[in-house]
Order: sequence, then structure tokens, then C-alpha cells
Amino acid sequence: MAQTQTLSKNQKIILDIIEKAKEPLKAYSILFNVQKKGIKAPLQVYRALEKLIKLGKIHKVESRNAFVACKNSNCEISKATAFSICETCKKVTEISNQKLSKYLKNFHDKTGMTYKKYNLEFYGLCTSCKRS
Amino acid sequence: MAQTQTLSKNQKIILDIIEKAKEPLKAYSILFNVQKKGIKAPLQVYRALEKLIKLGKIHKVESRNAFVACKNSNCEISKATAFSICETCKKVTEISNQKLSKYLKNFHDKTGMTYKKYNLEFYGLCTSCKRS
DNA sequence: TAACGTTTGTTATAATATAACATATTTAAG
DNA sequence: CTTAAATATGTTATATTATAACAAACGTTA
Ligand SMILES: [Zn+2]
Ligand SMILES: [Zn+2]
Ligand SMILES: [Zn+2]
Ligand SMILES: [Zn+2]
Repeated sequence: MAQTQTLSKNQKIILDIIEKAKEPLKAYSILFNVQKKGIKAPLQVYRALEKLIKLGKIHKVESRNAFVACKNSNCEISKATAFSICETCKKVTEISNQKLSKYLKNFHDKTGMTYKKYNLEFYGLCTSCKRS
Repeated sequence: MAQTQTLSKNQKIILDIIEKAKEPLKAYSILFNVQKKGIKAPLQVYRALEKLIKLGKIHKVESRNAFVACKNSNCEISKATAFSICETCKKVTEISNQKLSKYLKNFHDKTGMTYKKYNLEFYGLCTSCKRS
């Protein structure tokens, strides 16, 4: 079970900082923030990120090269992700919508390709940026 | 009209090489390939790519940092894109499916955010990689 | 305790992308 | 035409993102 997975020291440190952040975090900004905790090199960060992604604890927002904590029961181990991204304030929200995920999981194109995973990113204006 | 848009010299060179490629191309591989035509610096490539994306002539495959020619009437100037990506052979195919794009264009989340654009990437196995 | 897989630490380097500045070319008014 | 604005180019330097390669430590479990 993913829930019982025990994280290593570095993985915990890095998950913690991502979970506390209100914004998606970039790898090197994570690095800067954990240097006081003894993590000194990019690889230490990237390795933890890679593992956390595999476990579904975090996701990479591909178009931003940034990382967010999963808000959605670990997203079936990161196989089906959707985000809304405000182009003004850069806020990223994970979308959890049953109909949408069902629709996409069942989607097949005419080539007969088998999909194991998808990532969807919507870009636009969040409500507060719309007002101003 | 997008069709009447006239491209500059560098833009033509770079669109041409992307259109002829069977694979998504990376920026520095494009650079390498156009050096004989006088384009010497990364910025010259990135600037052309940026413009071609705006015009909907090409798309960036975000999870791959690679660029493909649009196969779909310039995709309403790149506002609605979907790809299927084979994780084995790395082949990328642009999906053009009316139902899917209609569904996504009309999608609204509960926050009331306005979407101007989306990008969807499916990952899996293409038919020929499935066989082998 | 030995063997295996996983995690860590470390240095170096690769790959991707942009800043800043100078010049040239094209377009659209006046 | 002529000038101004917008767009495109050329160039050097640098920023940002990510991985390679190697060695050591740790945590299982047989
Ligand atoms: Zn999630
Ligand atoms: Zn916003
Ligand atoms: Zn397209
Ligand atoms: Zn394939």
C-alpha cells in the first residue's frame, strides 16, 4: 500500500517543504531551502523528487518545471493528473473531478494505443486575477 | 488569417526542419542541424520557436522539452493541444478528436476559473511497441 | 553475517533556456 | 518619400534545469 510506504530522511524533508508551500516549488528553490538541513547537492533533491513522484506524493507541473504536493489521495500513484494554472499569479491547483478523470481514463484514439498515464494542464485566469 | 502569416527567414528554416522530422525535435538538436544555414546561437532558435508556437505552426511537448509540427490546422493558434506519447519508442502523435476537444474546451472546475488554453499528454505504448 | 536493494554523499558536467545589448529589416503612418 | 514603430537578427554571456559517474552507508531479510 502506498500509505504504509516509509520515506527516507531526505524524502521526508523534501516532501515536507513541498507540502507546506502555497506555490509550486522549483528544484533549485527547494535545494536552497533545505541547505540548512544538510542537503547540499542538486542530485539529492532530484532523487527525492523522483521517488516522491513515483509514490504519487507529489506531481511535476511539466510546463513550469515545478513540483506540487498531491491533493488527491496520491492520484493512483501519479497516473492521472490534471491542473489548472493561473497565467497571472502562477497559482496551480490540482483538479480532482471524477467525470473528467473517468472520461480521460477511458479515452482511446483511433491508433489503438494503450494509455497508462495522462497529464492535463489548463491555463487561464483564476477568479481573483479575473477581478483585478 | 493564420495561413497568410508570412514567416521570416529563420522562422522558415526552423519550421521546415521540424515539419520534416519524424520525431519531436529538441532545441539544441535543431540548432545543430541549422548551423550550416547560418543560425549559430541558441537564442536564434528559441526566438523562432516562440513565434512558431504563437502562430500555432508548432507545439512544445512539455514533458519532453521537444517540438513538433502541428498536424491539425494550426490548433486554433495553439490553444488546445493533445498528444499521445509512446514511452518506449518516444513517438509523439498529435491527437485530433472533436469530442475530446469539445469536452475539454467546455470543462469548468468548481473554482470558477476561466480557461483559455489546455495541453493534454497521454503516455503509453504505441501499437508497434505493444507487439514487441 | 552476508547479500541485496535502496539511499546518501560528492564532484563534475550536460542540457535547456534567457538576459542584455547592438543592429538591421519590415510595416504603417504622416 | 520619410520617419517612427514594430519585428527580426546577431552576438556574447549567463542562468536554470537535470543527469553521469563513482564511492560509501544503510536497512532489510535470508
Ligand atoms: Zn494528485
Ligand atoms: Zn491568478
Ligand atoms: Zn496542433
Ligand atoms: Zn512505440
